[in-house]
Amino acid sequence: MQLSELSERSGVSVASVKYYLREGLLQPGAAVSARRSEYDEDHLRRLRLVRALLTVGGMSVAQARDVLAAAQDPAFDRHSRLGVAQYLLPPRVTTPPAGTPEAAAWQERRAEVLALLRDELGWRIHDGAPALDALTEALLTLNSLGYATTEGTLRDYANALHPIAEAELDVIDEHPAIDEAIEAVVAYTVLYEPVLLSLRRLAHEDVSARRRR
Amino acid sequence: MQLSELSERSGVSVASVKYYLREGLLQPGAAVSARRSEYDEDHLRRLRLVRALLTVGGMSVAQARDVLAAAQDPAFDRHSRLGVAQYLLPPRVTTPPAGTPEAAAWQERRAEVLALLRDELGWRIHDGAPALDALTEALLTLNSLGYATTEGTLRDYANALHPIAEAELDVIDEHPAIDEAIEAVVAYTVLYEPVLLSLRRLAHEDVSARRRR
DNA sequence: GAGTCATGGATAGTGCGACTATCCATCCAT
DNA sequence: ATGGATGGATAGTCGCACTATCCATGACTC
Repeated sequence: MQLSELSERSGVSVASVKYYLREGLLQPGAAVSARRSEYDEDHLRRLRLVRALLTVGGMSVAQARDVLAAAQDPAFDRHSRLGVAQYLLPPRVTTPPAGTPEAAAWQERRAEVLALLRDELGWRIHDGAPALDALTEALLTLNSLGYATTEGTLRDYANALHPIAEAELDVIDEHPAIDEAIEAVVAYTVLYEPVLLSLRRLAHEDVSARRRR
Repeated sequence: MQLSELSERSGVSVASVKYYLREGLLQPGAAVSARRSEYDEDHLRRLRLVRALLTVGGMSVAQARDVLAAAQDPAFDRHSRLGVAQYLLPPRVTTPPAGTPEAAAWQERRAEVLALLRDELGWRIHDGAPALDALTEALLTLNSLGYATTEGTLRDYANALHPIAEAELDVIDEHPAIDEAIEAVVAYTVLYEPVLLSLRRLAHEDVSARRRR
């Protein structure tokens, strides 16, 4: 198929497809001549994934490029790829510069959280996990606004989420085509986030409705 | 305190504070004279909340304004405010225009999800809940990429999330100052999202590490 | 084999959101 | 009385995600 057909079938304008090609979000088509290339179903799939990451996943073009590149890197095995996706995925957080007084509080809080997850819950997580930074950031922000975040709450969250994560990896592990379609990992990681958040809000609504009587 | 001090204590530039004032994210200070106003601790709190919504919460200035305005509206009681926050909060989703073939599939899927939550799980949720739209959108996107989303998965997610929602409302209900600091609801709803997502990613890492052996 | 037309590639332009900078006519504190 | 900050208005900047225009070429149509 040619560019115009790729554009039509995906619902993305020709100009935008060109833009994604330029930015490296899409593999170039097979050059059939200097001024003509052939695209296949894989390009279409990839294009759809890109759109999903940008819209549903809320990622920037640059983030999407990095993640897709890393997820495709054959140097990573199946499980590392999940890690890679996670390590590159937003939210990226700006840690305070070393030396400042905030940095100390930051490190302290981070260590507390890590200790809770590792020692108390027995989670095997890497020290440099960016999700840990994001978590620290969120907790400190909450605190700075005057809302306490107790250890108990955090533990409850963690315990509630763990079986979900387990189930998700089950699905990924069972996925037959996952070695060819590596993007599946990215898709699952990013695109299930809105599912989770939506359900949480709906649960809020339910609980609120019940209590109201 | 004056503008410069408000700026200093919040770490937000004077120009930005002026911008937020213009955009209605911040209440104007008490005009002590034509060219001088007085700001208090409430302004500082609010400014910090605004920054948190924009950075940690990833909201746009317009969204933050709408949410804060609604959350402050005295026409809403305690529980409605949670609803208000939820109904205004991102992600906002673009439903397909009526009449198109996608719209039919969209409605069908939405009805399925609603039935699952309402009839099977007994959740009391409103038909027009925007989170339901976001959920439908996410599921359809996943499907269009070739990833099946089974009813069972959804049910598992829902069941895992419900106790979390319950616990969150507990905290909010116990909050003594919540009637004065209505923003607490917004803060909890928005700022706990990154906590949830970060923990999910960390749980992924743990599960992945265990399975790797 | 001429004409038409989409293509790949390059480059420039657009629209928007979130600031940021400049001005100016006052005040207020010193 | 006066220099520096202030509120208010207006204009400018910057980054991002496109979008539009051009161009030389090559492929398909007749």
